[in-house]
Amino acid sequence: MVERIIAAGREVLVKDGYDAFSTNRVAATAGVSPGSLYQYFPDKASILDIVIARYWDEVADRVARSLADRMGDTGPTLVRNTADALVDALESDRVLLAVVARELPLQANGERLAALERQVRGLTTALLGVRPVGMHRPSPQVASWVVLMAVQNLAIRWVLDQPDDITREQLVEEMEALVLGYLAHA
Amino acid sequence: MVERIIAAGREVLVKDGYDAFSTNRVAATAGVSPGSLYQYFPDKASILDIVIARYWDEVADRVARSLADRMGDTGPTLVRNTADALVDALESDRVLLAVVARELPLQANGERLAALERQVRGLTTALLGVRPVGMHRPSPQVASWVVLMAVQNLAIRWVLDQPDDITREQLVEEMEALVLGYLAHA
Amino acid sequence: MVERIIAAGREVLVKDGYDAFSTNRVAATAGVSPGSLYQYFPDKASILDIVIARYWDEVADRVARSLADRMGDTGPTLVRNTADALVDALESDRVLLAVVARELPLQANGERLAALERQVRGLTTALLGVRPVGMHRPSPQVASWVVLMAVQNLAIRWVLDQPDDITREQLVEEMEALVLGYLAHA
Amino acid sequence: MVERIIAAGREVLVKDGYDAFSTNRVAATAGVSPGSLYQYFPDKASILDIVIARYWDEVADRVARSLADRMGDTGPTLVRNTADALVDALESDRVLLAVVARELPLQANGERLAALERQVRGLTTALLGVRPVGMHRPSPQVASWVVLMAVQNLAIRWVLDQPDDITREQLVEEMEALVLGYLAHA
DNA sequence: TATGAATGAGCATTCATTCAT
DNA sequence: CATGAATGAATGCTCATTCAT
Repeated sequence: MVERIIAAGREVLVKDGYDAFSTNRVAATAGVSPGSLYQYFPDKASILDIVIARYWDEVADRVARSLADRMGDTGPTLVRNTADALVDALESDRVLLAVVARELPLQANGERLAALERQVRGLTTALLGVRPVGMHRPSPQVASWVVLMAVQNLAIRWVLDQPDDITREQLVEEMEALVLGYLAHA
Repeated sequence: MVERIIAAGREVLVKDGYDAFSTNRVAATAGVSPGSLYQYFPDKASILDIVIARYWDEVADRVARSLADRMGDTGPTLVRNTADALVDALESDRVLLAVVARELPLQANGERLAALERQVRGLTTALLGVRPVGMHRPSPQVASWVVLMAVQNLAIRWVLDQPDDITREQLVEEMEALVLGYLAHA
Repeated sequence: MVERIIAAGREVLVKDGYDAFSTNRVAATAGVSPGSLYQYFPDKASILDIVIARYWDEVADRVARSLADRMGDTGPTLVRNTADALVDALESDRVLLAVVARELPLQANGERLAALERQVRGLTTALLGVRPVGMHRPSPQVASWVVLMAVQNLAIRWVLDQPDDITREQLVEEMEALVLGYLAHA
Repeated sequence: MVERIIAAGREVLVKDGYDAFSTNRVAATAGVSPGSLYQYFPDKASILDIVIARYWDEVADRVARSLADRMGDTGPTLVRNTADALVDALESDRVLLAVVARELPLQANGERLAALERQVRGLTTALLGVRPVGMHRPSPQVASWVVLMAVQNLAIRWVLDQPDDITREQLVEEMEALVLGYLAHA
């Protein structure tokens, strides 16, 4: 039932956008009465929260799975593969990403996106902590945040805006250059 | 009167957040009757539009003014100063930025933010078009977009989140490294 | 509940007139919240529509019932009895008739009154189609319309205006003369 | 100025219908400020009153002029010519008639239409008072009212509804039969 | 548990009217 | 006189939430 509601919420978001995300609509789509929603969720926001959390979890999973296939990469290859995996993951549900990133207030992405960011940052910090060859940034803590913020926006905005003058290959190429150039900068 | 309404709109946004941004509240804050709003604005959205447009224009102005004071800078200095100016500008009304960036859907920032981005990108493309020393990125078009997206998110997120482990100096330092390292990357 | 709302709508119309027929007033009179109106009616106009439709249906019913009691009448007697029944029916809720006929635009009576007219005209056309004794009008189609329009206005206006110089008996007498004289006219 | 406002009111009614008949719209159409309306009229209703009064006066004038051309007619010819003149008059501004009769509450036609009716009735009563040949109705008072109500509705509804199965010639023919048959009825 | 009818505070918007200039 | 900016009460309608069944 919880699953049905979440699936319905996602469906409404994808098919009709955030403005149509009303409790009545979600309930109807789930084939459930509006009252039943409140047996499983305290309020409308919490349904949205879960839908979004699931979405970001999926994105994280896809990235993780993509990378798992190529474990052992290091340096330039790792960077490029990660960038590639991220773009892949975001492109896999472009419609939902558009709703999540454009129609929803950032705050609705809430704690779960923050958690995801923290997790990625932790990982990156660890990776950079071993001071890979060519790294000149003094603080892994700081560098991981910088890399995360930069790559995140590049990937999201590219998928959202689909700029004419930047191909997917170029994007990944530039992301690699951005990260490697930055880390190598004295 | 138009000014009074816009100022009231901004005030409501800052003091009470986007959810409280109702026509009645804006009118009351402006010390004006609800009907008067509609002599100057076709609807509620258009009031919000102007408030947001004004905000981004202000940000653009501040950056421009900061840079005007240091005209003639080139290379590393220009990058650092621009980053500095941007962070300054965003910090000058942190509360409004928080509302605009966190409570409002990205799409509400609409055309005006897009215009600002286009303008900045145009400028950057031109700057990079002269191929400054140490630049190895092949396409100024692409490079300007990458730099814009990266720096934008870094600046906004830093101001929004105020991360404990990154000082303002570090932020600017890293922004410089990010841009210069990227452009210099082979 | 639908009934409660319709009854309340009628009550508001009768007690306070059409200008007071607001959704909030109807809801309050029904002892119901404004939102409940919209579970049963798509909008305010549709509530009014039903109230009016009910009214004309009631009028039609009363006329039909009155006539049923005297079935088998023909010629002069039928005419007089029908006229009598119509006036009776209209007088039975003079206040509502006044609102419906005076405060509402004719168009608000809409399709339902038109339907009622069509029905009565069809019946009359059939009756005249058998060419009762003394009928000289060539076309039953046309004659039925003429009779309908004439009698309708006579009845409604007499009930509305209650003219001093015309008693109820006279009215019916004259309606009979009008119809019979007309049909008999060479 | 008064004339300008009245003309504008009529224009709004004809071009945009009663729903668009707002003080702002009338003022704009008159090329006048909304405030100026209130120098010449106590409120919106009084502007409408005058527009409607003018309309019915015009109708009365047209009928009167038509009849003046054929003065001296008596009996059947007078009846037919009057009916003809009335239909003519109503057809001359069918659009305004439609607004006045369909979109406006009957009560908005107010005192002026009542006055017109009284006048016509007075005239008819006088005419019938001389007991023309073939008249068997006992009371001219009553007969004039009956004739007026019947003919009025026939003419208005025919112009409004333009029924397919009744030509203009038929209409006038039937009006004549209705009046003469009625008056002659024992 | 599940229902869904009922809620009611709240919203954006309109427009006849006023009054200081 | 004429203006037109300002008014503000009132409107139709929505939707997250509740609760008796």
